[in-house]
Amino acid sequence: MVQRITRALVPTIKETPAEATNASHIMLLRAGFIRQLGAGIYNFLPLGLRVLRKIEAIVREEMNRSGALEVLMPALLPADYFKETGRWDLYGDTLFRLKDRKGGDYHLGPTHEEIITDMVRREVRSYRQLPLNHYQVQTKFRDEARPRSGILRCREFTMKDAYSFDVDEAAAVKSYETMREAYRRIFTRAGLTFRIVQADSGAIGGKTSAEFQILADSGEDAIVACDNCDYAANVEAAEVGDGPESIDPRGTLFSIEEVHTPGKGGITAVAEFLGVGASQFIKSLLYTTPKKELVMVCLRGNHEVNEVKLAAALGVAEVHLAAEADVVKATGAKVGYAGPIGFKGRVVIDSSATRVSNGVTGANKTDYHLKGVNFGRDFQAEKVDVRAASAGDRCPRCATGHFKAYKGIEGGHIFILGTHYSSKMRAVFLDEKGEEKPMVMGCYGIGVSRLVASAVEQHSDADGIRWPLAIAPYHVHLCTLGNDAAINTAAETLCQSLEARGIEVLWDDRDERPGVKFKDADLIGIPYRVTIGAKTIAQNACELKARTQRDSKAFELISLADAPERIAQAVHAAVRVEV
RNA sequence: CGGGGCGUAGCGCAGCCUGGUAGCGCACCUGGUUCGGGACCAGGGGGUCGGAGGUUCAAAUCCUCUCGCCCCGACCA
Repeated sequence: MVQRITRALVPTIKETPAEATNASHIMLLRAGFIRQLGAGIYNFLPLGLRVLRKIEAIVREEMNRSGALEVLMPALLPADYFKETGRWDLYGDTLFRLKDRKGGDYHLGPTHEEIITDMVRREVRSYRQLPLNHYQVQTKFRDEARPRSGILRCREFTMKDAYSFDVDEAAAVKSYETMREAYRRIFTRAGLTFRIVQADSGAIGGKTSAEFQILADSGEDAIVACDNCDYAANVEAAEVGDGPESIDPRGTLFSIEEVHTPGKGGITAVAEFLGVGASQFIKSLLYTTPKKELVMVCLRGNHEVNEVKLAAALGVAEVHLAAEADVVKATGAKVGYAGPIGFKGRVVIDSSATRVSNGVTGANKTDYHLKGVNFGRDFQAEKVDVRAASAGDRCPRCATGHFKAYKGIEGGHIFILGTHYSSKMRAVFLDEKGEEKPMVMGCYGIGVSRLVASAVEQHSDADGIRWPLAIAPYHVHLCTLGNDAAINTAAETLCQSLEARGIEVLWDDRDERPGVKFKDADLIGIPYRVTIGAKTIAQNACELKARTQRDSKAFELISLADAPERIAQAVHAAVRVEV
């Protein structure tokens, strides 16, 4: 299939659009793949759509291979189903809501757990009908508080969502593992560098979930990965191994001593004032829960709280740092002097802070701290794991590794949901013994349109995009230089031969100067560029150059007779990805 | 939702402070010269200055309201 560029809307632009700040957004706009229609709403132009379709094709192939079967659910949804599970209220402003002419409540689908659960519960009665795994590739709508970064975070986007239904937890784990493998193949085939990381399941869903994080400095998610074993996690969910200071046995325990620390509210200031390290501090932070309970959280002075882990440890949906007035009221001191000793209320302590010996804490008295404080002897608290993981922390899984920090774009997320939706919606079946049981569900998402941008984040240089062959809009970018009849004839013949070999060609047949064509070819980023000009036609030849090759002179001169076979060979070799 | 910024030709911007009938570069059209890494010369077309209201003899410019977009943060199963 050959596409002449003069017959397609491929509006490349030289200048960087003002609104774009990250690489993928800039490149996709400049190369004419997408155009913005509104905040978080984009047109996909011909080249952009071809990339999207290529990724969809890989997704479908691998989902089908895994045994999942495609369905299609509506984007326009009656509110009943979300009302049934409570998400009509829980989803809040992120849900695009609308009314029909009769005043009935509707919304645009942000995700489809309820809808597929309804589809399945209507039809499935017996364990003999399970397991099931169905997926769709569909447009999703979420009224994001702040859409940003081009098509990385949109209000309307393409998502592949799959849902599995199993008879029990063990079977659900199998489905989950199958999806994990399918995802690994999808991301690998799409040419993406990624890590599978342990993730937070959020308020809804079970305990098991993993994110497929595409590594990119522009990513919004912070992840840590062990430099020795394969443990990796979103920092929101990362467990933390004990650091060296935590395994030191306690030495002599001193008695508590109150010290005057006038005007020294922060850890850094007090540490300097007392001449001790921040890790000797047991810092105390006050958090409020949705039920307005005030909880004191103690951890080492050099550690930070992971609020997601804290909320999970406290068994609440979310936590917020307490307001200054509440701190003053609860501790009787200005902010900066809170401590567990004498505090009346719930106190939790991060396990690494329990082994601080002769630590420093606030005295719950303005301008005073306590020295020689020891957990267990001087105060009690519930032990929890709430500290935020960071680079350099010891890996919780292996004995020797340490964390390295990365940034990632969440390209996929797989969950074992358990019976959360099936219980609420009575999606039940009869097992072998005739007992009624809720189905055990899993759900699996891939941000298909987000992968388009993610690929550009990973594959571009100063000149433009460098598409992995498997998802490139075309395999070959043909540049004819000059409007000579012999050149055009040779180009047409070559195009036909390539087409016969299954090679997709974008032919830049514009009447433009060579420089313009080469610049645009680099910008658009098709993996192979073939050039036919006066110089090459004189030798009955053309040039073949890979986009990954920076040196503009680094091309291969091939006779026109050999060209189709040689080019096809290069393309077919590159498209084969080991998975 | 809090903070900041920006809306002037298709794109990137100047003009606004200090009101006087809108300009530059790129792109586009015509002719010519060019032609292997974003050419040059000459001529030309295109703008209700985001919208509404107000002040004024006069508003892109000053005032009020409003809509949109971007960035930081909060948020984002």
